[in-house]
Amino acid sequence: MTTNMKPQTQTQADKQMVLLSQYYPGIYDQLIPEQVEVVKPRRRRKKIKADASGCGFRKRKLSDEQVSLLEQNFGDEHKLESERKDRIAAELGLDPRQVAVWFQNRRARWKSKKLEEEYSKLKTEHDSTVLEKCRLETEVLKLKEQLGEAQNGINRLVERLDGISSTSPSSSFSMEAMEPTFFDGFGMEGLENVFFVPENSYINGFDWLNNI
DNA sequence: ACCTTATGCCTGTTACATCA
DNA sequence: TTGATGTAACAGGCATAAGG
Repeated sequence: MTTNMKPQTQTQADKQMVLLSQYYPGIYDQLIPEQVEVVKPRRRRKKIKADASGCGFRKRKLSDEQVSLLEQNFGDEHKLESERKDRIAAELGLDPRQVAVWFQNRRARWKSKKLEEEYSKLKTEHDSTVLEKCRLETEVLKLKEQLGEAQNGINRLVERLDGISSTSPSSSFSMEAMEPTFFDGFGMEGLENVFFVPENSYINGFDWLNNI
């Protein structure tokens, strides 16, 4: 529907133009089409420049007082019912259409700002999550390193115990046999109960470490 | 049920005002 | 003077309700 204008839209546009021409005589008059065009490309507004007398300079900026009251009403409710629109328009000496346009633009600005804030919030959350992920990855690497050292220590002990057991058949080895402070040397205090390894599989019990 | 009309909202655009 | 920015006004599309 880019080339055919709806009849009702045309009528509305004309009505608006007539209305505006009443509010700003000499400015919009020239824009009122003499005949209704059925087929039209997207209309471009004509540039309106001030002439020597200053006429043709359309009033655009709303006063601070008008904006203040509009903001106050917008704060109460973003939507605008017909009655409220008329009331505000009468109160501010504006055309209801102007009030409707102001609310539309204000909603658009509000939405845009809200999206910006949401983006900012999500970005902050994302950044801190990435930071936390890096921290955790570093911690995992450190723990892997510590576990590797622990495994080496155990292997050395096992080798020593194997040497002893070959001369003394009755001796055996189990995790319980370790001193409670065994892990302390590897900075793994409190992990004794975390890593359960069956007694009879202690030699290959750390294979799972490779899968971390 | 379907079509027309009116109305309101949304998104994107245009043009003017203002300021650095 | 000029480019950037803010904003009033607009265009066109869509949704919905009311009436014929």
